[in-house]
Amino acid sequence: MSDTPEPSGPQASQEPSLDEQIAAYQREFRDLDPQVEKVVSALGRLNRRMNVAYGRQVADLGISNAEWEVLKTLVLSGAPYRLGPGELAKRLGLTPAAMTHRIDRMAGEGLVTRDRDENNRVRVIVELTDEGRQKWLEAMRMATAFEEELLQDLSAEERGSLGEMLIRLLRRVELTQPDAGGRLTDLD
Amino acid sequence: MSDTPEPSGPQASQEPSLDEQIAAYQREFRDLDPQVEKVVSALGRLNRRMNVAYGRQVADLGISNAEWEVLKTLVLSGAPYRLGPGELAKRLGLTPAAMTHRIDRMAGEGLVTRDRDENNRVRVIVELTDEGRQKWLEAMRMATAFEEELLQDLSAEERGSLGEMLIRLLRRVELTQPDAGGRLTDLD
DNA sequence: GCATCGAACTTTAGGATCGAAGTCTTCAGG
DNA sequence: CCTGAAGACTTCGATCCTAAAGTTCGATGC
Repeated sequence: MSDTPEPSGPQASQEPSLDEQIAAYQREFRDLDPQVEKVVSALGRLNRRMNVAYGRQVADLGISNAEWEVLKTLVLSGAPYRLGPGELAKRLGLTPAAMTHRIDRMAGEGLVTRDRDENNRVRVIVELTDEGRQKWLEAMRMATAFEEELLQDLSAEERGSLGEMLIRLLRRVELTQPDAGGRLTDLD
Repeated sequence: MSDTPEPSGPQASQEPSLDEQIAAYQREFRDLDPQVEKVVSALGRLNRRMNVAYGRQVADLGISNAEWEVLKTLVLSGAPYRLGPGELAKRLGLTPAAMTHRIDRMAGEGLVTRDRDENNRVRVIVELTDEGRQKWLEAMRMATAFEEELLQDLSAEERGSLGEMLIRLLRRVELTQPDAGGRLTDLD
């Protein structure tokens, strides 16, 4: 008795640091470029953390991250803030079925309205309500404050070059991944 | 008939370009720093695209992105590639309940085994099988090839400075967002 | 006009996740 | 020993998403 006191068991503890993680990968996979891996892993982690942060903030407004996405998309479409479910689904990377339900909820909460198009009754028009627009505005204020805080350690020059490099990566990924109607699912 | 031929309806078409998107936000929200927004939006989009790309690649191996996450976590833990469901859940940002089901599936597919700990029968040990390790290796090969391709337009110097800046952002977000046991849900 | 085709949404069935409520095991006392 | 408390999963019920099968309306051809 008392000869398995502890730490050989499956209990480690926390997410490893980025450097630890990269070192571990290198042990398991010889030809790994640590510089590349550093960029990629940092990107993934940063995004996860940011999404958690956004989610917390909009939750204080009583909306979910998913609902905020819809509000953003409608506002981006410009006044009068109207889009069809199909178009919304395409931009958000959801199936039309999921869009139907999400709009149901949001209409129930008064964030959007859902009406048949007068001129083409097979179409539906989703329109932002004033309340929805207000929520978007509040969320936007919180988001920009957070983003400003996030970037506080970077000079204007650094911000510029960071943005420029990210856009170059984005262009490259769009080139090599033609996005065949792509689902935007899952996270890293 | 034929007086509502078309394009005033809610049908626009595709995701706007980054610059269009930022311009639209500025119209709707005056005090927006375009430079900050550019960095943040590019980050979000880049990540979405990358996750779609990863998902496609591992799908060719017959596994889901979710399963690949588990494989990665087990490999990262080092030989003998064992972790408990609770620890896995914590590292992956899932609830223990979701972990139970995910392990079920993966055990059924032969990617992992699930056994009771001999020394402490309340614990469960999830261990990577050879097949699971093989899958991880193949996924890793595809992933690194993709990542190398993604970064091909950046010089070694640029890669370094990009990684360094991202890590600075990561540190900042970890400071301001203490990650209270955080769910890592949702995407942007 | 009327039947067919296609477009745009909705409904249905199944999978995955979360939060909360068990269940089983171990450990500390009495 | 037996009881109570805590830990580690698992089960349960509700939610949200996907894929596939409807529905409904509009456009075309005859």
